[in-house]
Amino acid sequence: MTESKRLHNDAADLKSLALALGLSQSTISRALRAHPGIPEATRRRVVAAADAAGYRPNARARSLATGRTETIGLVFPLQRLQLPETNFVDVLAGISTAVTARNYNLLLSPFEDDEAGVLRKLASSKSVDGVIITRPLVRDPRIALLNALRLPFVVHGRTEAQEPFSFVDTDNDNAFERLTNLLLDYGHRHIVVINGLAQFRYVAARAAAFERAFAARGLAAPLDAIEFVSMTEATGYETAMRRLADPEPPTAFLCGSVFQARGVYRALAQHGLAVGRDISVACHDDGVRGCSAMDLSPPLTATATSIRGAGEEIALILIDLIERKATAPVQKILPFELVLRNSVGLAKPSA
Amino acid sequence: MTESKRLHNDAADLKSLALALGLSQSTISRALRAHPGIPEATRRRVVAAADAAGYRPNARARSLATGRTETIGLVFPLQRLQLPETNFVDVLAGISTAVTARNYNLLLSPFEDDEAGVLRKLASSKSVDGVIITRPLVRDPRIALLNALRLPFVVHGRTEAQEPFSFVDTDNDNAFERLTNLLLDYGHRHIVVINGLAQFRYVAARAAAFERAFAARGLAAPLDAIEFVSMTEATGYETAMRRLADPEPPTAFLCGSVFQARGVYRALAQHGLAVGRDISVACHDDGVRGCSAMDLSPPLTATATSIRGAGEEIALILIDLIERKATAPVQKILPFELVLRNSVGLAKPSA
DNA sequence: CTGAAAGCGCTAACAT
DNA sequence: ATGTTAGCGCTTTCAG
Repeated sequence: MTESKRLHNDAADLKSLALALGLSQSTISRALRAHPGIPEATRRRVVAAADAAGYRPNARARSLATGRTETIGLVFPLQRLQLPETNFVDVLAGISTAVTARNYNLLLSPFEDDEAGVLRKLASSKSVDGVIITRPLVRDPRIALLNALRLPFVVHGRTEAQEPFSFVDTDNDNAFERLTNLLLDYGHRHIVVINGLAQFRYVAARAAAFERAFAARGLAAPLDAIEFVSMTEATGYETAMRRLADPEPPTAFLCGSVFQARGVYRALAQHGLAVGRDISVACHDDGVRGCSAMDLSPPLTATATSIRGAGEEIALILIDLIERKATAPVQKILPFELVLRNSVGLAKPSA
Repeated sequence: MTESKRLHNDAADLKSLALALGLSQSTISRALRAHPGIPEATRRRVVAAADAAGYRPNARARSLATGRTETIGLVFPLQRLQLPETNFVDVLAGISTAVTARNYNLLLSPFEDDEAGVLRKLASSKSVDGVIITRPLVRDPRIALLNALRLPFVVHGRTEAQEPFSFVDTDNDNAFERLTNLLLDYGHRHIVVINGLAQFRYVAARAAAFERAFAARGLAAPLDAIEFVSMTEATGYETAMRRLADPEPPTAFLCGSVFQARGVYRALAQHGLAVGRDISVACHDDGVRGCSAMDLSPPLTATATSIRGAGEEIALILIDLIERKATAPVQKILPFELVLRNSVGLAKPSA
């Protein structure tokens, strides 16, 4: 009977529990949330009855009363789920882990073009306690919007904003400086950087880091060193093929992602060039599932970070912000590790 | 002022609108939802005021009143987001597309081990109007549970259940029969099937289809023809290596997924066997992003379906069920297309 | 320690 | 055509 009642989902609400136990709704409510001032005995009695009835608070009613939903939103372009080469799923995996651990819900909010509209809607319909946004532009209008909406948020990545905001980002700047220095140490001067699309902040940061490394040695980075292209195997391949046809081809490639590096490897193979001996390749590796720098042959020297870990951090910080465990904006830059493998060798003397 | 009010999210609720317009809350509410009986003139006036104020109904309050959330849940093992080789993301992409089109929300509900608990919670906390579950077992207890909970649901995949339920599935049975027939037509008799794990219905169905194809010609499928292993490149490789070491190795491999087929290709390359000439390979291709039968070399003969399309269908059906546009359970089996490429050739006469 | 009552913001009968 | 009223199921003062 109890079982069938639970399964049939029949109004296991506070009112019926109160009736059955001869207590008031508020006592039940307090007992269930272990409020101070409820004697252990009644608390136990109430919890037992609630369990037996399969009671769970109605999330909507509770959140109407409390003003919180215990749900965070992830706002992203629908397209990011459709591309074969994306690190989005890894971020999502991290977020899911954190959300599960903290007992929050995750609302997926894909958009086709009107992201601001989605954000406004999430804020005013009060469906979430906070949101995660990704891939910030160099100057990103979403920051101001979200601050104005007073909706807690965390950005995956940094941006140049006047106002304060929380973010988690990989240490792209230093990673690229480190990679550039490595190549410089090996005697490379004619390096081609296969970077991402210029509108993103991290891409600009990487470009700057590259030039900084040269400047620090009193060198000037070669003109046209940096290619601003998308992060796919295909573009990596095409770009490498194009630059290998230069009158004076580079002695090293520095890639923004393992996807691009794969394409570069393919181009080099096609030119009969041995990676590490004839030409060097290094890249940044976000730890995307199934696309590791380690698995290329030869294994690829890379700065390694965990994009999934980043996703986890992002969600944890957002939840802290929501619960006011964090009060000021949290800005976290995740470390990387330089992993030396066999894809980098001494620069051959140029012809 | 209006703008700042909107941005600051200040109580743009029905009450304040009613006050400002000198109308009652219910009139505003009706006008906004274009109820019959509201004159066009007032409707326009109300809508204009609401727009100006940036009003959106509070989703929680609305759903508490209506009993619906316009949200569907996707319940899945957290792990499925972590594996490199998974078709889950493609299903998710399809679901996201449908949900966006129908103006629903998508609640992601990963679980670590207690799926039934998550389902119970979603049902009794009333956070979603319905759920999608995936990867049914041969006999799956979730069906009975969800029916008892009276929570609308759609399964991705079929199962043997007494009671009615809605599902969307690929036509695995006929796809595998077709593939088997193709190999038989080419004279293959000693075929090894690299199937999935036996607990899943579709795996059992594929095994049955394979044997049916043999039986239809008065042949008996070879003993030990079917390998029940996981769907990864690594297992494809290992299984192929093992079977190639048989005293009498197979003349063809039939794989359950492109992932496995990739592994098989690698094993064959290692044995110096030319696919299509020395040995044949065919597989089923779900249209997973970045893992297409078309992109292997030689391109792989396969039965092709769109797993993303399946995701889309699933969500659309669930929403129809919720909105009672569909009343009886909907059971949809998606077609496949046999795509002939160059990985299948005539069987070599056995030694 | 416990209960009564108000209220979260909306919808939907039920008036008028 | 519009307003009044009563919930939806919970939390939270405020009394006792």
